[in-house]
Parts: sequence; C-alpha cells; structure tokens
Amino acid sequence: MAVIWRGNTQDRLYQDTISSGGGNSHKHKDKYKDKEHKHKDHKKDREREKSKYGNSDHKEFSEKKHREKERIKHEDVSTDRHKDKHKEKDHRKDESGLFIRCLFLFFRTEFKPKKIKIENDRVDKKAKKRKQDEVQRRLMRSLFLVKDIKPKKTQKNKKGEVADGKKKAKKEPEEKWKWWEEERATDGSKWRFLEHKGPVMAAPYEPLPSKVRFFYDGKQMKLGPEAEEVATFFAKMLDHEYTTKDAFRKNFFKDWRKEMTSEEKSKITDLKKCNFNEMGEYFKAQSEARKAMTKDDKLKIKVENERLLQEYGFCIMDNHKERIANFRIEPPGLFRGRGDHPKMGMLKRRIRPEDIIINCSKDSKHPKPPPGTKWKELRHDNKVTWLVSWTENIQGSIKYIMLNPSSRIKGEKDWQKYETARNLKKCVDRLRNQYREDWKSKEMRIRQRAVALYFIDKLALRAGNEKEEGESADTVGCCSLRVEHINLYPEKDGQEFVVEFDFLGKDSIRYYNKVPVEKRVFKNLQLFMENKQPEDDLFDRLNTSILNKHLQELMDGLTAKVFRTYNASITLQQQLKELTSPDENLPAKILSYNRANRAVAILCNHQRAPPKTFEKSMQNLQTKIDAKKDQLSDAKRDVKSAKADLKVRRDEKSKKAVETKKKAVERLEEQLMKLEVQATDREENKQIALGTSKLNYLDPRISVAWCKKWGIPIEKIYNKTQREKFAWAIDMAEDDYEF
DNA sequence: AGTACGACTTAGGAGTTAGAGG
DNA sequence: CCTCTAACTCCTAAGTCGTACT
Repeated sequence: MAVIWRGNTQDRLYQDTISSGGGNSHKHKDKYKDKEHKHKDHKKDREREKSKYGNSDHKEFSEKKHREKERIKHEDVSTDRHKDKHKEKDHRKDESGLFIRCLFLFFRTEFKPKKIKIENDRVDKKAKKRKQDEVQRRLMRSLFLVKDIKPKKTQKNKKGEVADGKKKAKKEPEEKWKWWEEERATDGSKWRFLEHKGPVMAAPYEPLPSKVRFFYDGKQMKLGPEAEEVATFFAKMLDHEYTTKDAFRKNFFKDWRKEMTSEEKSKITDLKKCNFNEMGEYFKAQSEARKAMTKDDKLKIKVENERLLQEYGFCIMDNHKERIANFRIEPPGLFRGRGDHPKMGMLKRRIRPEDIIINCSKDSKHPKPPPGTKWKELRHDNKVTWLVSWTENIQGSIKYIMLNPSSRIKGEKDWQKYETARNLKKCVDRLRNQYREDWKSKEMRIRQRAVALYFIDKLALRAGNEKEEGESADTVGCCSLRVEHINLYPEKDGQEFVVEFDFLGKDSIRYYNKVPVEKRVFKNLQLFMENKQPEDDLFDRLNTSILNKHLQELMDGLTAKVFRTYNASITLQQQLKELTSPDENLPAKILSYNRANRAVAILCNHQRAPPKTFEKSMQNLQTKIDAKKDQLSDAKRDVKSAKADLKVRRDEKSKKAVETKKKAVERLEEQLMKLEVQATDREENKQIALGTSKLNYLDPRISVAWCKKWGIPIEKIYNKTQREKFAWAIDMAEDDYEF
C-alpha cells in the first residue's frame, strides 16, 4: 500500500518507535451505493437552474462608478516589494532550536549563542546589494522602454519604486489603509463595489518540435495535438514516483485514450509499450536551458511577470486596490492527489472561458473574455468574496479566485477567528466540566459526543467530516475515527489507560500518538468498541454536524476547529512566557520563540517531508562529530600520559601540563556535546513544519506583543508576506496583549 | 436527521530565489 | 565568483462548516 507513511514526530519525541503500518482496506459499500449517480444528476439540474435564473435579481448599488473610482487610493501593495530586502536578513542559523521537552530547561541555562556577526559587515553587503539592485532596476526600466509597454500604472509604480526605494528609503509611499479601524458591514454583504480584469488564462499548448519523437512498441509515432499534449503531461512526470503507481497509470491511460483520435486509440492499447523518453529529455533540457539563461533574458521574464501582476493581480474593492491571491487559471495537467488517492493520474482538463463565472459589481468595468470567447456567466453577487470561479472536472468541486491574505476581506475574517478563540478561552473551563459530566450520561450519543470533544480539545484533532468512499484518499478526523484507528492499553509503559492513535489525517499525514486518558474516557472507549468490526465507526452516534450544533449552543460561533485555534494560540502564549528569559540576547530569544512555535506545530501534527538533502547534511554533521570524538580520545590519552609524567617527575611544569590537557578535554567534550545537540535538533526539526501554525493558528498579536515586550524587530519573526497578512495585528497589539 | 453543495480555510510540496559558504 | 542550501512564493489539494432542501 502506497501511503505517505512518515514516521511521526510525537512518536519519536515521546515514545518508543513503533513499526506499524498497513493499509486500511475496509468497505462501506452499501451505505454509499449509487451515490455517485445521484450526485451527478443533481448537479446538472442545479446548473441548469442557475443559468436560468443567474442574473436576475441582484440589487442595484447606489454608488456611482466614477465617484467610487475617483476616491480610490492607490496604495500599491507591490511597491515596496523589494525595498526591505536588505533588512530581511534573518537569523535562521540561530533558529535551530532543540525541541525535546526535557531539554528545554537544560538549554535555557546552558545555551550561549554566539554573538551575531558584526554590523559593519552587513552595512558593506547592503551597500553592495543596493548597487546591484540599482543596476537591475535600470535594466528593468530600459527593458520597459525597449519593449514599449504602455506606460500605465505599472510603469509609474516601477519608477516610483526606483525613485524612492533607494536613497530616500524614508519616504514611504502613501500610508497603508487601516481597514481594522473602520466599521464592518453587518448586513452579510461582503463588498459594495468590485472591479477586476478577470483571470489570466493558462498558456495555450505549444506542440513539440518534430525532432522530439514518441515511440509506441519501439516504432516512432506522430501524435495529434490533443493526444500529444496529454502525453507531455506524463512525460514531464517521468521521474516522479507517481508514474510507477498502478492507479496513476491506469487513470492516466484511460483519460489519455479519450483524447486520442480513433486511429491513435486503436494503435495505442498498452501504456507499457509507450516510450516518452525523448519527450521527457526534451523538457529536462528545456528547464536546464531556462536555468542557464542570461541575466537579461531572466529579467525579461521577470518584467513580463510583473506586468501581468500589475494588470491582473489587483482588483478594486470598495475604494481600495487589493491584491488578488491566485489570478491565474489552473493549467491542465495530471491530477496529483495526496496519499493513496483513487483518482491520481486523471486528466485535469483545460479551463476555457466558457467554463468561467465572473463575479463583479454591476456598475464596474466588466472583465472581457479573450477575443472570440465568452464567459459562462457574469454574476453580481456581493454576498460572496470570490471574483472568478469554475468547476473542476476531477471531483466536480468549485474553484475560486479570491483575494490575498493581506486584503481587508481576508484580514477581517482572520481577526474574527482569533476573537472567537479568545471567547472560547473565557468559557473553556465550563465546557470542560460539561463534557466531563457528559462522560457519565445515560445516553450513548452524549457520551460519544463528550469523548470526541475531549479528543478535539486535548489532542487538537480535526472535526472529521464524512467523506465519500472512493472519491478521495481514506483519511479521517475525530468524528470519523474507526475502531481500527485506536488501541487501548489498560497499562502501558508504566502509565494507566493509554490510548494509541494511529491514522491518516488531512493530506494523508499520519497521526501517531500514545496518550494516557482518564479512566472514564477509557471505559467509554471500550464501550464504544464493543461488538464492532475494525472498520466500523468509533463514534457511530456522532458526526460533525451534531457536534457543531452542540458547540454552537454552548458558545456563540463555537465549532470544532475553534479548539485547534484556541489550543494552538494559548500554547504559544504559555510557552513564550515559560521559555523567554529576560537576560538572554536576541538570537537566544528568537530560539525560544521558535521552540514555542515548534511546540504548537507538534500539537497540531504539522509535518513536512524531510528535506531532500537531509541525509547528506546529517552525514556531514556526523562526520564532524566523529572527528570530534577522535580528537577527544586523543586528548584523553594525552592527559593520561601527562599524568604518568607527573608521577615520575613531580615538578610544577608537568603539573601544569596535566591541567592544560584536562582543560583541552573539557573543551572538546563541550564542543562534542554541542554538535550532538545540533544533530538532535536538526533531526527533530526534520519533519516539523512551523509555517502552517504560524500562518493559520497563532494569534499574531501574541507574537507582536512578545516582540514589543522584548524589543525584537518584527522582521525576525514574520517575513514580508507574513507582515502584510498580519498588518492589523502589528498595528494594534501592544506589549501587554493577552490572548 | 440526512444529504449535497457552495464558500471559505488550512495544508504540504514544487519551484524559485537569495544568500551563505567554498 | 560560483555552487549549494535554506527560505520564500506559488500552487492547488483537502479540509471545515453553513445552508438549502427533502
């Protein structure tokens, strides 16, 4: 079974390693029989309905278009893009923190980071960098002129950047809009005015040069453009292990054949006989060539990208120019699901303008479809935040183009999320008492609800919606846990009532954990598992909808995922309090921050694949360690012989010699320990991803407050993008902010 | 209560870039 | 200066949750 089966962090941090694995092959077939059909028919009906009524009943907005436009402040999000590059130099090297909890204490006292490198050095580099930048900018400008790009905003911005980005670094553009100081709409509308240029369509297919051949069964064969395009998708993935998987090959071949002419179809009947190697080589060569391009050519591409960004990357929403997140339509390709996805390898088809729904203000300048095409629909729905949508062909789900996280519309929502989590903080004790009471309930469903909630709270599990079997990888969350995903141990490793979790969660990331639970929980679990098969639901009287309905009654806005946010943020706050010591220097403090962050990442089970070069860099480190060990044993031998000398001579000189040698040993021991610690550290960080929690779970105001309290520059914690996303928090949080 | 859908958040990996080290 | 690596950005898959409907 080909599942992403990474060893789990918790596993290695807190417990003995286990070597379980194994697939889950269970079937709930009856339950889902015929679902697919119904599903699809239904969808079609709805679609028909929609196009019938789509445009009819939208309110007119009173604002006059031009007046709106006049008031637009041209805050240009991208202007200072490159500006503080110099400042960006962070101290990643010092970030390497140890995680293991038992080492926390030790390190707090023992770790003395090196002084950071001298400022002088940096100033020099900065100056150098600036010079380089200036050259680049000049080039950029000349390129603009050469290419005779209409000198619209883009140009101005570019020039503006050049002008004030440099010497007068002080002169910030116009001050940023502080949406968080404004009133929020209460009527459920998301905006009043929305204007944008529509999406950037995927580049059309460029047929291969005729020298690049495809062979079937050893014989060269020219493919028609449709079949050829799909073949190139496969050829591009040739050295990815996807292409060796049965499901991938099967799905690919089936969909590929659909694109073939009847002639091709009758010839090509076996994927094994297809030879895509020349195609694969061709693409490899192409990407090599791209890497080897001259600086000028690279710059041209950069400029073109920038132009596209300026033209399509922004919209106007309620008087403000806002950055769009994904303004490009997803190009066609082969579907890459995660984990053991039944649909891997299927053809993700090209999106045409006729598939695309545009959403914007009635009174805005509507985006134009490419010449000779039209949009599927033009809609004016201000109850939603998306600008563009289309239906994807693999799962039949809808994809959207929406705004950047720095936008008002995303920021408000994010802020609100943390406020809800803070509300939970106020009543979490009450809730915890409540679910503990419910463990004793006469009703099974209440007990199940209470135990599930306990897991969600204690272990930060996801809610766990039901999924349609066969539509996606077999993964679970709390409510969808099955009996096979847990093991109960009345006693294990000296602890009582241990529950062992082992399942694949979101993105097929394995969750493995052994936790001691309260006796009552344990007994309940035994009860829930009575007379069940491994593939039966653990909580058979519960689903996310029931759970969330219950939570909603306990607190306004409360849902299962709020617990994850709450527990993540509160953990960060606590850990920061615990780990930061006032007299430490800056790198040490940042180290503490990262450790706190890491604690959260572990709680939320945020993992990453070990870096590709991980083994190698580990080996290098190990070599160093071995060398150090050799040195150490040499030094120890020296001590011995010096001692022997001393015995014979008994003079001051040899006594001193012994002392020096002993010192050397001590020094080496210390160095060795540091290296070993570094190795452990790297090993621990190997598969922990800090980014996800930082971006989605940690109230940024906690970090901002911490920075202010200890005089840490915010750039050490948040990079440019993150600072843009969390601008609201950076602006509003003071050093005494309490989550 | 159950189901399906739509909208939106959360997620890890691939690709790209910058900057540290050789 | 060039190469190698780590960080950052982009990409899009995979979740959550509310709502409409039955």
